[in-house]
Amino acid sequence: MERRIAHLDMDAFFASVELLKRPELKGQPVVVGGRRADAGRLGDYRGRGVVTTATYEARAFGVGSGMGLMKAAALAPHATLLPADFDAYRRYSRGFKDAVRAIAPVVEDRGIDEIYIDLTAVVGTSAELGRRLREAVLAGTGLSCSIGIAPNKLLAKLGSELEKPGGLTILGYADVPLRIWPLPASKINGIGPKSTAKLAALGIELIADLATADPDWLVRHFGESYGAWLHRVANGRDERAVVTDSEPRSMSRETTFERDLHARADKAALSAIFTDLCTRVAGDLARHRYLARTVGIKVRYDDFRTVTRGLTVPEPIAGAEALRAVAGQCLKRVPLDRRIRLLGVRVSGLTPLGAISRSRSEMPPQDAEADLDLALPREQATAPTAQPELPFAG
DNA sequence: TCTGGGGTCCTAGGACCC
DNA sequence: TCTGGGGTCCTAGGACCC
Repeated sequence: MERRIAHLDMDAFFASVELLKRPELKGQPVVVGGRRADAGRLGDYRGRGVVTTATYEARAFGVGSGMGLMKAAALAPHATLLPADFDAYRRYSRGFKDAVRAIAPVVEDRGIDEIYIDLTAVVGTSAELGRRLREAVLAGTGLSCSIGIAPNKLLAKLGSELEKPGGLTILGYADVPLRIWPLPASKINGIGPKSTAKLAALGIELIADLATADPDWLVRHFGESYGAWLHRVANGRDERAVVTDSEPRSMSRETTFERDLHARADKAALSAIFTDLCTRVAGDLARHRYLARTVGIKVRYDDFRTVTRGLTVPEPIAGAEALRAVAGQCLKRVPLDRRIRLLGVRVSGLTPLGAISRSRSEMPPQDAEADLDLALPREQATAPTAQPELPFAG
């Protein structure tokens, strides 16, 4: 039986939430991004932040997501800059997802502002269901969204973008040549900047060019897996299921400094930031009740080159000091001779805490954390407890 | 006007094991 | 001596997405 999948995408989500709090800004160019202290006229902004979201009025000036705020300020100096308020966005995110689940329970989370919904088993025409979903989201949150409904996720996602904002687009396989093929290849989820450039160099701009290209030729240029995939998706084919629950693979915290720091000259500041990142990751692990076996760090230099180092320990850990000990080992393996603009700490190889506790006769979670620290190799477990050795020794 | 922060998945080489 | 053939785990980097 043919499936019926919806993709629902909130319109300018962060900015729209801000407008609910500040209705007097409605109809004006508003940009969300930067830190709290940066709020005000976009033209007055100084710093390294990027645009998180822009209202459609701001987009009219060429401002878009991911753009540096300094560049956005040059394009739309009179726009209003608001800092991101993630607590509010998470509340509204839960709100619109709850509203959808009341109508159709099979929902796949794709981040804070979009979802896939499997409507195959839900009664009603696609047009009716689309309108009901849109109205439920509006009633539940006061926010507008765009919806695409199609036989698979690929076409649903492409559809939801076709009539933004506030759109409802229903696509079947028969619509692919007329409505999908004229789009740029980069509209397909999974064809990013690198692949777009490579395709363009080969004379392929549109999805139609991809769909009619020789599959073997695509495989020669892009490899067995990606080449075959390009041909499949260009023809609207996609069998991925709507996945309602999945375990996290990694957790990370990173920060870009207001100015580039040097391992020697700014040793104390870097060390404090490093400890803070480890503490925050440990907090995330504790909050979500996970342990990690692999700890990694990320360093971005002033020239934007980025290196990562990772280390896997025999037994899972979760405490801030244990994380810092392993992350410190990683840090010793990266060159620290030039200025750094970003530092990050990451954990992966995650195990739910419950799985461990159960196998260890009723151990309460607080004790589990302390106990598992001892599972580290001895030098790592004992060294940092008193006065942590600073890895920024230069 | 240089480029945030949080993720996922893939690739490829080397170690190591049978 | 002229080169097995898997399989898994670990590490580093990169593409991509929201």
